[in-house]
Amino acid sequence: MKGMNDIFSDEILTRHYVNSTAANVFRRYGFSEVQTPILEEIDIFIRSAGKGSDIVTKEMYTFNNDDGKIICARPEGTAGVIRALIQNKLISNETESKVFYIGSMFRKERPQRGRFREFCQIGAEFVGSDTSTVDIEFLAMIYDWLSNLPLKSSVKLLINDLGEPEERKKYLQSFKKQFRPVIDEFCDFCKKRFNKNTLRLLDCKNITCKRMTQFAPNILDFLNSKSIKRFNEVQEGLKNLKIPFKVSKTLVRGLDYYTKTVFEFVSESGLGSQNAIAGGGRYDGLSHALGGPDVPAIGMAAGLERILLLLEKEKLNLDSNTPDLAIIYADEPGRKKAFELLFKLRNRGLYIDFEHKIKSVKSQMRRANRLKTKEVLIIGTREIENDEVQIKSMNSGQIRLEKLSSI
RNA sequence: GUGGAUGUAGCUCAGUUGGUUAGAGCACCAGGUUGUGGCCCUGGGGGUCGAGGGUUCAAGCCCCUUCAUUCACCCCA
Repeated sequence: MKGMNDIFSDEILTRHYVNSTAANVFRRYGFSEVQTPILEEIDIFIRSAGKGSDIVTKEMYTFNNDDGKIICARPEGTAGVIRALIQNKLISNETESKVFYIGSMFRKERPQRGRFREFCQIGAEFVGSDTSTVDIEFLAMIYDWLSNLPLKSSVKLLINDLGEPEERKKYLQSFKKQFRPVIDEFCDFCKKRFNKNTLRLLDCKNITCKRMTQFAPNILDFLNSKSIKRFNEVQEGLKNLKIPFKVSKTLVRGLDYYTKTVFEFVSESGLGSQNAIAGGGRYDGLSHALGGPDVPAIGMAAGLERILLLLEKEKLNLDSNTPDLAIIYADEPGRKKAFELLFKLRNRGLYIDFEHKIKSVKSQMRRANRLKTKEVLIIGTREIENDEVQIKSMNSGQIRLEKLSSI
């Protein structure tokens, strides 16, 4: 299927590696893993990502359920996780919930580099507090994780503050007021999204649009003193931890639920235009919007395949599964005995390889070499009669003898 | 949804202005004396040239259609 991939051994190893790196780091910060269904009622995404968002309007795989409800394959992780926390009564103002998840998401888009219809997100959610230290620790955690990966191409952290809903509303009004009279000068895309996805004009790649929006009002000017103080605290905290970052006033996120701190970790090379490897932000209103208690939260999601693309160039030296021993037969009696030995030795927990087709010793040796087998055991009539088998190290070529009866 | 590129062996690709049995490298298989890998040598298998139609005496090459992949826009992880 378009944009959906079959994944085999080598890539699986790398995926496990990246996933476990994330899990290990997240656990050190007190996060525990959560798994939620791939299918959800469409409603939670309409209420979270936003009715007008591209994800909801044209990118979801939807189905009619028997009970008349519309369900869909989750296009992102946060909404489902928050829904699960609410339903299981794990969210309250008194406690905090820290969870991470790893799993497939689905969006019906045209595939391109770093973008697939089924893709894996590694995400984390910190629910229950909105002090600035939460944001700092959360960003530090992601930075910690990414730093643990051998990503040569530098990954940069961009942050911005979208303010509280009222502040954002005022900002939007001012923005629209300024550009509505001259909207005809923008590109066609910008004209279209001016009303429903206004802030997107800020990161349009069109040169004319860019020239126009450089005179746009700054969101930071619309924050009240409390919000500004908070944003400054976050920046100070990052500086103290020596985490490099850049404030990007054009950083706007595509999902409606974000408030206050938003961020993106972008790669400067190796990925085409899909250069965000992790993104997220604070979503203080989401729990309430989904019918739960009004509790603030911050979350992030990283694109596993995008990280994999960056890792492609690196030599990872992951332990691949190579046989401890191959049992090689020299003739028919040897083959019978070899097949017996196969199970005996496997029961000791070893990975044993065996050629089922009738092949020459030379051919079996070649196979052992190809599979990077550590040792081979050679058995034929001679060995059975003398009660002595050859065990050859494929690395050194040395052969030692062992009693067949003692194996 | 829009635009561009590409589809020839398992993989990476050649294939001259349309002209006989479509090639290479790697991989794979078998040999190189008697039951022993890697290097080397020799030989071998494997392709309805993405699919369907058309032009032509003749199509891998030209035209149309379609599918797939890919890159970019859009959007986002």
